[in-house]
Amino acid sequence: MDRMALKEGRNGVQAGPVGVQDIAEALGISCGTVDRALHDRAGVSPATKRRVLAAARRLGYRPNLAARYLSSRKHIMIGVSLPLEVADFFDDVREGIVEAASAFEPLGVKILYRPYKRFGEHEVEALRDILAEKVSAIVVAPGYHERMRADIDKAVRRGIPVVCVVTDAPGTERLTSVSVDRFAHGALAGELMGHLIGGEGGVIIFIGMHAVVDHEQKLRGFESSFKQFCPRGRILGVVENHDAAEEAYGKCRRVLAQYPSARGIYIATANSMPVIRALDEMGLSGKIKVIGTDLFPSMVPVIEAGKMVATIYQRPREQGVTAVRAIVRFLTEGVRPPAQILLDPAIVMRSNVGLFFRNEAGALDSGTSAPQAETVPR
Amino acid sequence: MDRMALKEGRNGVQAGPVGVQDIAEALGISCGTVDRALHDRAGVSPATKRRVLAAARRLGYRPNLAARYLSSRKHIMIGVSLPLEVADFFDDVREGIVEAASAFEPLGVKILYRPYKRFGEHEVEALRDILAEKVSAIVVAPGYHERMRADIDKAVRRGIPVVCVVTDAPGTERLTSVSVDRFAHGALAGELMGHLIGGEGGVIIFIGMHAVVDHEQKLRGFESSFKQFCPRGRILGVVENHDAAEEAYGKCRRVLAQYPSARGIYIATANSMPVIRALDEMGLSGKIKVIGTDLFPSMVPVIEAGKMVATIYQRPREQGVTAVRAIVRFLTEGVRPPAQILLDPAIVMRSNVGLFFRNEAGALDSGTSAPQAETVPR
DNA sequence: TTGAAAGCGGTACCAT
DNA sequence: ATGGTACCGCTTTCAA
Repeated sequence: MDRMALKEGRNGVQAGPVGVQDIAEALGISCGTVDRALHDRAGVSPATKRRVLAAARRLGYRPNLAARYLSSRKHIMIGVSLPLEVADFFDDVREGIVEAASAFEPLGVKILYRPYKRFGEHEVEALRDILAEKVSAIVVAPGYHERMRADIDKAVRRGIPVVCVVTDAPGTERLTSVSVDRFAHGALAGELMGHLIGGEGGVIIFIGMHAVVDHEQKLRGFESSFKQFCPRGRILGVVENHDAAEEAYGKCRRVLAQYPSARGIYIATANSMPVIRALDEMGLSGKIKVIGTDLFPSMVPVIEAGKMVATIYQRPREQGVTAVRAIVRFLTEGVRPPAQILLDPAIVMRSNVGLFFRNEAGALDSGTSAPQAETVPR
Repeated sequence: MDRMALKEGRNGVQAGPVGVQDIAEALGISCGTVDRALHDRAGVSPATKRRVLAAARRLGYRPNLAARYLSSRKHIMIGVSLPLEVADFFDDVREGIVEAASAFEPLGVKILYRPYKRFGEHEVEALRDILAEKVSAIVVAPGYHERMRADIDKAVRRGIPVVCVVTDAPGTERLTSVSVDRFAHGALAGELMGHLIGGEGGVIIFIGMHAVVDHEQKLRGFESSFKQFCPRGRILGVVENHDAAEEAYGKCRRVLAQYPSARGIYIATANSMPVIRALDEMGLSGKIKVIGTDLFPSMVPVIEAGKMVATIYQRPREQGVTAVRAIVRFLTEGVRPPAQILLDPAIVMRSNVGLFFRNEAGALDSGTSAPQAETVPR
């Protein structure tokens, strides 16, 4: 029994997976030609190419990715450019990236890591460094995205897909962006806050700056749900702390002196410790309900002590994982991800903060060889 | 320049990835022998085997997974046995399993699905069905685990790893179990409840039954944190509804009549709608704070209407995904997962319920398109 | 423009 | 117990 006979069922519908050989035999041509036609390589007549593509579709051709990798020996190198600050956050993003990449090791996925100092410092240079290497795709957290726009688009035009994580570069040709739904982030905070202060009272909001679209989105989310869940509540003030510790501390003291009746604080930026310190010193810890953003080691005792009721976690690790998966899927299977991928923010409180911290350690994918945590990240 | 010369750096340390060929050449034997030694196959002298293993370790042998798959043509068939009820929940588990498996398609991972009616009905038979087929691993949600213990252990002794999802089969040889941390589940509910009722008041808890260890764990979690966050609060009663709708409804009405002062209800089982109905009819919706478990379509409007303040979601989809990943990693790389994998429960409220429902639909992995052979961008 | 054939790294089988 | 080799499906090179 020959191969085609094996492949074909009663009425010509193939049973097993269909490969280039099958297409070649069906058309009476060689597999080399089929390969060229399938991949837009030079040296195929338009007519042949059409026939091959039609046959591929008709027979349901599915490339064997293992064979492809084994044969071509082309590694999928993913260039990664993230800021070194805030380290606690971006280290987790990177961990997620590395973890996801290691799962695709059999497909030859590798990571080229080119970090930069912080948002706005050397981020364009880092991206250019990556472009100078031979990478198949890029993951980048663009701080000042207007400055990076040109280079992002240049990469894409060269056929190198770019995925933004944490922040986006709107208006560019990036393949997609992965981030947390920031409206939901703010809305969750507003909803929780409404419950916490029990329907009435004033709250103060700390953001980085109005100009940052992320913070503005969180703000809108907070306002919209706080209004619903706390009909007699009021937003007393929105304080910009520009992510500077001393500024946050000073402004916090000042604004609390100004509004002694405040019952809640929502910190929409990662910069929450100075606010906690100010509250501590003013003897307001635990009295004013604080909702923060993200999760750093220094925040754990604060949450455990009840000085911060909850924090909305942006799941950096999952952002990294998701970005890599989207890239690999696009590169190997041609599946375009949605234009924007929004993860759901997680609510962390005293009862589950331990889970998240254990999770950060490495979990499932460290497996047996490395020190193993008992839990696994989302 | 020969192969070894290429592989070896200045001082004999190999540069590229080391394969069986390299080990064979280093030892002056054939790759067939190396293969046998590495995989505990018959027909290798103990001495040779030791030499091979030592060389493999010394040279840093890393099997090429793509080549292995391509060569052996062994598909990894994962048998899956889940109850059909409660469908909304287990369908999501299955979706996660299928999704994760499809990501490993290039490694030949396939799913054999053998559902059973419900916990306790035909679950042993379904497992035996799977064992009768040639599967490489099994995912099972054991309802009455004592009855399944023997078959689970039999599978494991045959070299077929078994992973439990949602529920566990303690005391068996299963590779690992994937579930949500139920103590954290209850503790989160207790913490939230404490905040919701503002430090004092009585609450009622609905569970399936005390005998189910899951519910007991949630109960303990709730008690421990509720005490802390609501020092003057009291647990008025713990009601077993045996996951029967009418029983839950009737008992709810009765217990509320008994405790008209109740300010909160924690439903630790998936069976929450009857309680909501009872509250509605008694005109207590929105007055009594309700925290539920898991997320079903019928609950969405209830949450949006504020009749249920929050629900603790056990993320069925992620449980499925995690189980498959653990299996594939174990099978292909020999990495043993931790003995127990605990996911963190998610808090779902009005502000993020929409996100979870969108996510359930497919999000990232639905992508833009159907299988498209000719667009594959390399 | 197309065909034929040699690998890629392991596995499995046959011969020794 | 060991060596030799064909083959998995795809890519790539060389010839035609």
